[in-house]
Amino acid sequence: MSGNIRVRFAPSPTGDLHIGGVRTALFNWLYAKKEKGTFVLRIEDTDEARSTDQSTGIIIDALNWLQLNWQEGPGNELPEYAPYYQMKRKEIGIYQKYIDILIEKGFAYKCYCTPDEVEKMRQQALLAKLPPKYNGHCANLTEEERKNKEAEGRTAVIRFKMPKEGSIEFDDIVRGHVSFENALLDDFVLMKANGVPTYNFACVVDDYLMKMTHVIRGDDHISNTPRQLHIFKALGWEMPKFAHLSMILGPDGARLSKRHGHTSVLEYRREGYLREALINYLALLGWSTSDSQQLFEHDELIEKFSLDRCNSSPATFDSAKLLWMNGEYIRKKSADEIYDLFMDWIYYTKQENIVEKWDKVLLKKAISLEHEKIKLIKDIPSLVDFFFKDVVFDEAATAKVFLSEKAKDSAKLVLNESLNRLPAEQSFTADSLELFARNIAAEKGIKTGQVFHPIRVAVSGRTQGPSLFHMMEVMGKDEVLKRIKIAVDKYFK
RNA sequence: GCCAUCAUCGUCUAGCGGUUUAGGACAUCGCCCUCUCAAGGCGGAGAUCAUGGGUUCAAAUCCCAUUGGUGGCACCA
Repeated sequence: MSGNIRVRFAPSPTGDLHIGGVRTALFNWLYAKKEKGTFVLRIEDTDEARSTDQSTGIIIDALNWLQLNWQEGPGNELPEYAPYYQMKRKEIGIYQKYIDILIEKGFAYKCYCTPDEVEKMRQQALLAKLPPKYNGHCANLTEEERKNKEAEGRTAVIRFKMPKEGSIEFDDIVRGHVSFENALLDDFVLMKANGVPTYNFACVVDDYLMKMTHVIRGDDHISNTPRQLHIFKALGWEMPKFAHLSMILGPDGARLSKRHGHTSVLEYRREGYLREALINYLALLGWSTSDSQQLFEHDELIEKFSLDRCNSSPATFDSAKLLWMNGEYIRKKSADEIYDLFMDWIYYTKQENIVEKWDKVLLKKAISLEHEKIKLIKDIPSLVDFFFKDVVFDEAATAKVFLSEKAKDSAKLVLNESLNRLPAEQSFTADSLELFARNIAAEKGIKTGQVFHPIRVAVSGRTQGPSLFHMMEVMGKDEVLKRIKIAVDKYFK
């Protein structure tokens, strides 16, 4: 059963998909899911200079990766509403039609002022401590004046004729009642001289034609809303409900941007974040449940989400919390799933060379041993590589565990004992290895730690790593013996 | 400059007039567990609820002002 709710994510393809954009897409998606409505993807590519097909591709890939699937949009165009690219819509005259209506009804007019002239008006207004706006110079041109302008070779933009008095108001789902004075608004441009609609116009026309019931977007659009409302009104169209989401800020309190580090979803993917973690984290940026629940199952998030629990105050992006959450999601997965995720990541980041020579069965086991320590998928190679490479002895580790006065005698003893008495191949299991090590400790009257640590450093080159005996079991007796021998030769000859 | 908007621990937040000595989560610190690192468990510290005025028997919660932050003010979206 499909509900009546229709929402959309309408990015402009002028770069990577920003983390703030993902949050907007997510909230739209969640709302659509929750209300069993329709989530639409519309590409707002009316900025001809900056829009690229490549960017559209990136956005689509990113949404796909996040599984923020759209019921309508590129790849799934419903004839009733298609096309879903604004430039394609422009080609078939959709916007021109409503421009004509607006002009005819006196809600819009041709303006022949050049950008330079308009800029001067703005400067003057600013000087007078007024909002910098167009002064309506061409609003009441006579037919003859218009002809003259055109004879001069001037091209026209279409401007909306803003009422001089009164105010326009609306009820925002997250912000409540919002009101703007018309006098402060200017006769903004609906259609550029090249015939391409501006954002404010195209957005309204499409939201209407695509029967959007709710417009959920970033709070940076709130001051565009009164302009859009005026267009709805002039055309006699029913208005959608608005929900303006608070901004996402960087650590310095300014709106999150490139200078704060990673802002593109793709970068998070490359870093090895899980889509579930990113989504869970973003959901909590500006939304919460009454009990401040942190972790949500997929369906649970949809079920509990609601627009009226969205927070109107801006939220600072906290990468430490995201990292924690990613660890949580990694631990929730099975080791096999992590292995698959890792291989996907290797492929995605084109780093096949890293694992080329690694035995995949061993890799799976190694990942399993390090599972709970993984915070990012990209951490995996450095966590497990010692299983596959010749031991690289960490200097601090050998200094402390092999060479220090306190440790060197017992270390030498333990390693030599190991060389001679390690359990046989067929019983080379974690349990018997632990028994073996504890026996040595008891026998020689040394602490278990003095047995465990040298073996660990000999076998892995480091002081930290997975559970020692499981690690040895996974390596196998031959490999363990080989490694201990190398350590003995190097440090105890 | 104008307009809008926001304001609870460092961060995300709960709170909707009395149940609040303001709760949870991340981060941080300590202890426990332990073969290391993690993970986990327990506990600590951390918020005069931006400030100042009201309203009320009672305010973090309602109102006003101030301050500060952010956003917008394009033939960008």
